[in-house]
Amino acid sequence: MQTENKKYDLPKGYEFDEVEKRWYRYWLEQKTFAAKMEEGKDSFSIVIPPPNVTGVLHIGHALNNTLQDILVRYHRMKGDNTLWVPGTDHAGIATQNVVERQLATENLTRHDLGREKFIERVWQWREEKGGTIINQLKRMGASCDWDRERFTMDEGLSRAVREVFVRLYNEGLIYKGDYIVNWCPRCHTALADDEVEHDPTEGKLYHLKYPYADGSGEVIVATTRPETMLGDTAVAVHPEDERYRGLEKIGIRLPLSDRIIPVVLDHHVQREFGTGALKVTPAHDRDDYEIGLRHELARIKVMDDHGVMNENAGAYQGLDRFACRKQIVADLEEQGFLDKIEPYEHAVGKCYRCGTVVEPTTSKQWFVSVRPLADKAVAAVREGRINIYPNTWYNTFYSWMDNIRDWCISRQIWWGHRIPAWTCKGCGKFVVVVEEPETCPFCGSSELSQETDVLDTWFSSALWPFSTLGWPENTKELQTFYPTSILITSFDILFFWVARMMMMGLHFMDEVPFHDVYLHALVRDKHGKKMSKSTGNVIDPLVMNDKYGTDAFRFTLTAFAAQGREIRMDEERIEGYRRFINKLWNAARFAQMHIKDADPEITGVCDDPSSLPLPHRWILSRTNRTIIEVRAALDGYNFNEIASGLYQFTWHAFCDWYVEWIKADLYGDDETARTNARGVLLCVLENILKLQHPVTPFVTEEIWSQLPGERRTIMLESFPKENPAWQDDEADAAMELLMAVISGLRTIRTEAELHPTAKISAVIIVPDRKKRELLEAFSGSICSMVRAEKLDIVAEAEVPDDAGHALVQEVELVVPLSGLIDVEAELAKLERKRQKLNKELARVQGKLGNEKFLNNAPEAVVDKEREKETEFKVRLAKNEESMARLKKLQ
RNA sequence: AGGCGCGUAGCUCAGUGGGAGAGCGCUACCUUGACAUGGUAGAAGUCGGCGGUUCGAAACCGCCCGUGCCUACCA
Repeated sequence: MQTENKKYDLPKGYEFDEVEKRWYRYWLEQKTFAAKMEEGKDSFSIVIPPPNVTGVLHIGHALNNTLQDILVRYHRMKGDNTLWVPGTDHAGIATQNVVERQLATENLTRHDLGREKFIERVWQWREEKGGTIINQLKRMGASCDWDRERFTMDEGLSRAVREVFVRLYNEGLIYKGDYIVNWCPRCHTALADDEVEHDPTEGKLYHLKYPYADGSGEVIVATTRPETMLGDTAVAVHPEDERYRGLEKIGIRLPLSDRIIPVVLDHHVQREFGTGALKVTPAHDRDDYEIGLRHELARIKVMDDHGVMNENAGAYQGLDRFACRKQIVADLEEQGFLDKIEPYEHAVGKCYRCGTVVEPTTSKQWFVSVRPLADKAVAAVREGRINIYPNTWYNTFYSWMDNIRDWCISRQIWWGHRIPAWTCKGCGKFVVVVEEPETCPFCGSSELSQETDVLDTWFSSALWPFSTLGWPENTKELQTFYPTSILITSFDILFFWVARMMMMGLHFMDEVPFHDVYLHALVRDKHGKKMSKSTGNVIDPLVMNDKYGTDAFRFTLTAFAAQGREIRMDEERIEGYRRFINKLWNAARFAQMHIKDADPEITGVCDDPSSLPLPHRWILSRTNRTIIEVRAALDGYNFNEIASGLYQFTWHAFCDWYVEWIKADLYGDDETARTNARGVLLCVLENILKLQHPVTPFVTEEIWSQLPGERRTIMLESFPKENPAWQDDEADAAMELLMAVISGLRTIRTEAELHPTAKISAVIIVPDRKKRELLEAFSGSICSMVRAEKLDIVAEAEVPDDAGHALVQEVELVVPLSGLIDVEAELAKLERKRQKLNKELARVQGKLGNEKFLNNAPEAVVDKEREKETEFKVRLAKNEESMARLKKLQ
């Protein structure tokens, strides 16, 4: 064993754990991820979708960042000025919640600390815990330029946020106004739509009688929230609803109130629902708000911020909204205005933090007028200045952008960018400036109070592509790397984030923020279910890294990343690719055994392969094709094709055929043959490593470093380029024949149930002279690969009855097997083949007998069908001969 | 309710107009000097169903069935 081990410098199995740690440390120390800004080079840049600073790496991050890392490593090797900007998002509400929960364990609330102290506390939390996800990204092998790590709340980005806010305000694109928002009466904040959870809830539908103003009749309206009737300012019906024709001229007398409210005609009303009449409460319902705008209706708020009825509720003032509901229903019933109450299951919006029923209500909020900004974004996409991959998302994008509403950017929390607007107590005007003013520029008063709201987290992330590069300064980074090349993100934030980056980038940089958008799929479990902690089907990327190695996991993610909408992650696949990594490792181990020293004579072997023996020319030709394929897949973001191209080539072409084929040369005595084999072996392996480095950085780097010669990191090697000198169609065809012959003979062996080591003799009947010469030239290789002790290659021969027989590419393979043939089984198989061939022949002949086919199909297709017809006929004839021979043995 | 997907080998998935593919699993044989995390060979599919377009459909169109997601959850 001692001497055995000396032959190899590499361990038998790939030990990823130690390798990954060692190389990542090395890369960081050598700053190999640092962006260069050299004159005259192409630029490639990506800004990371900043994960929440509270985040923990999940499989979506793993996918997202693996794809980015692949492109970044690829372009870096191509020699581009390459930058990948990392960073995290301050994630307003999420982070505030985390710290509030921490405070809760000390029996404190943020109000106990006060705003300033609380924010200090958040920063402290960020210092201690905020680096978690960054370290996890490093574990994935991400080659971000870590010295450029940014945080959406850091000094530079905060400056950019204020600058943008002030400019938009001065341009009239930011305003403060009333708006209907999702209000949480407990948290006292407006909630974004995605912060509201909708649960199906058992409720009641109240049918109320609303009398006509002239007493001539009544209309019945239905509601789940009767207390809002106090704020009703209209009843709406469909304009074409015959039942209510003319009612708009009469009006309604609102029960429990003396108010006369109008009847408005609006297409929004569904005639089929209930009675087709809708009470309109513009201050407390989103749709009613819209109707109110259309018909210029008054908005009467009947509740305060706590969900308690206010002065507009008259006698009900001071009641909680739910208590008020009971009272109102009782009063309506008593006064005869209640028609009926039905049980009703409907979805009720609840605060995602505390579960309190959300109250739609109007409140003063800050808004961005997005229409002009959105138009620019849509134009950029329509004109192809931004491309979206996969292209199925264009329609969704356009329909979202067409229906876009003004963007509510204020949030009633403490953690975030505080709105840079001050109200002057002297003159009452707004002062909106980048730096805190000492006096009011309008009246000189020094009594200024800043807005207490902070900005929506998405506001700062919308600026990410240029704020991280130093904007508003015109930095070299901005000049070199903006617009960024591609944004890779999950499709669920196309609207929240991607579209807003387009708007902001186009507005402030007058240029798109990125040329391409790649929206990757959502990772689900293998049954298509969303991964969630409660379901228990979560695949933790860090666990996968530990279990199978980061490279295997990355390769799996890449192989799954077709341009679709969902990925069903199956852990077994990761195991499969772990074996692939190990296969590569062992191929390298084999190569290394034979190429211990970098003797100069092997290094130039591949420069001009035209005089090399066939197998070398073939593998170099295949290498060239793989380079072309992998590059095309990289350039077209077809990540799964990168993986499958590498897998097929490395395992099935390189390991299965080439390495096996050249063993005779490597173990033989012919010095020239050895040198050629060693040279090509090393050259192809080097190309594999470089091609695969972007996907599996660790194992490729480790093998690379173990290869002979002085080697710098593989990251500094140039990515393989198409090499026309390697392309060799003749070699491809010749090897295909050889491989088909070998496989055919092996099949005969197996089917005769010969022992794998048993020697055979074989006859190959080749009418074609060129093919015959080729086979003769490689008869030695054929013999060793099929374990034949005798091989006759002839132009024609009688096939003995008692022989295994096959036909490949017009070459007959004959293996005499006296007494070893299972005649019945063989006949049955031939019969199955015959039927299949007959079926295919019939189909082909059907086509060729069809005038329309001959007239309409392209010539090449017709020719191909003719070739098939001939081929099938020959094979059928041979099939019949075989059967005839076998029948003699019966 | 609308919108968007998906349905291809036992499983997980590629494949967008011209002879059904991969990985895993399965079967048989094999410790041959890179690797048993391996090798060789093999079995296995009415490409969800029904219609249509086409000379030709797994692919394009329509309907149906099954399944998943996203909006709005509508008084």
